[in-house]
Amino acid sequence: MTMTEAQHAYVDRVATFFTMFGSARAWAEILGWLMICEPAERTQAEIAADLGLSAGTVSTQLRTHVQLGMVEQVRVRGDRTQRYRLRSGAWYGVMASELERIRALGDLARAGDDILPRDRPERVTELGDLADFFAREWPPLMERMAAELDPSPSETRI
Amino acid sequence: MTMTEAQHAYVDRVATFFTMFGSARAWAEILGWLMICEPAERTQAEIAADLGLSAGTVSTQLRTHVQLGMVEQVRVRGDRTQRYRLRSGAWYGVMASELERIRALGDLARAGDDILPRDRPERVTELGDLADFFAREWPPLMERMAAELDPSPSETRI
DNA sequence: CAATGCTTTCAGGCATCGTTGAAATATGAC
DNA sequence: GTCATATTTCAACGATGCCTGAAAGCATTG
Repeated sequence: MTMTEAQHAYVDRVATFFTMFGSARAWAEILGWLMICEPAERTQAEIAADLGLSAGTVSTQLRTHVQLGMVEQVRVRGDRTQRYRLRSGAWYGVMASELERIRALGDLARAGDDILPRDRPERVTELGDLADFFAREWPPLMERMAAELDPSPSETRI
Repeated sequence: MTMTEAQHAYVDRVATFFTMFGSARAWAEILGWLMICEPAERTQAEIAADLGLSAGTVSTQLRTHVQLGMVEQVRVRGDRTQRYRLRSGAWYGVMASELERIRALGDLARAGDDILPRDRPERVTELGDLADFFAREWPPLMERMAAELDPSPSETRI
């Protein structure tokens, strides 16, 4: 499958967006392409050819996508080559994993308990209270989100 | 004011944390130090001396803190020198500004409407639905947060 | 088991960004 | 107005990280 002009433009838009937040260009292009390519499953070699990236770059950046849980390896029936695709619920997973970062922020705030400044201690405690608040609110929020977005997050078949 | 061992350890912990997410070391150290220094208001020269950073670095990184809304310039009564301090509600502001990023994600998803893949279009639409969900949930969440964390986010005086 | 194609690894080149030190500018004190 | 001090700007150095191209490693096919 060869890329249309509109598809190229979209990949570029996604790539530009995530690059602004510090992602590697190739990482972001692969993400954008895996969002819209057809079929959804692709080999590394195809991705490299489609986007004009070297095989090494695709290998490296695709691995980080897999580690982050955005992309999964699949085997297409009849074909034994390794293929990759955007995970169903990929975006959902990103939001769900926010809870870990919230907790880490709470730990960071509590680590300052020993040296709380007398002058405006809320500089530290505010962060802790904030983390506690989100740690409480996040799980029910995620449940509402799951209920609303996809009543049955079923496994996609090929 | 000279830094104690414990204070130094805390600044380092904060700096290590934010550096992991790609922040510049000096940026993160300044943030950590402004969280716990006493008094809370400090000049650039003091920060540079306290942390062992060059004046230029402090100037640059402090500006980004100000632009991000984490730090504000203040004038202490009696003293005419420029001082900086962590803004009251700084952490709150970070969370509140998330709404903009959520909206940007929604725009990104909608930009893909023209080229929705027939095969598994949810790769794109899921992101849009997610953004819509958060765009709806975020404002009331922020209100609850404001109510719970600080009933009166009054301006801090010197 | 040979051949082919795909993937991984890695050294080197390139670009970007953070930091410094010094010079220029601005600000406040006298 | 002049001096002293604080801040900003900027060129240059250094470090970090991305990307490539090539070589090595796997795996599937005939």
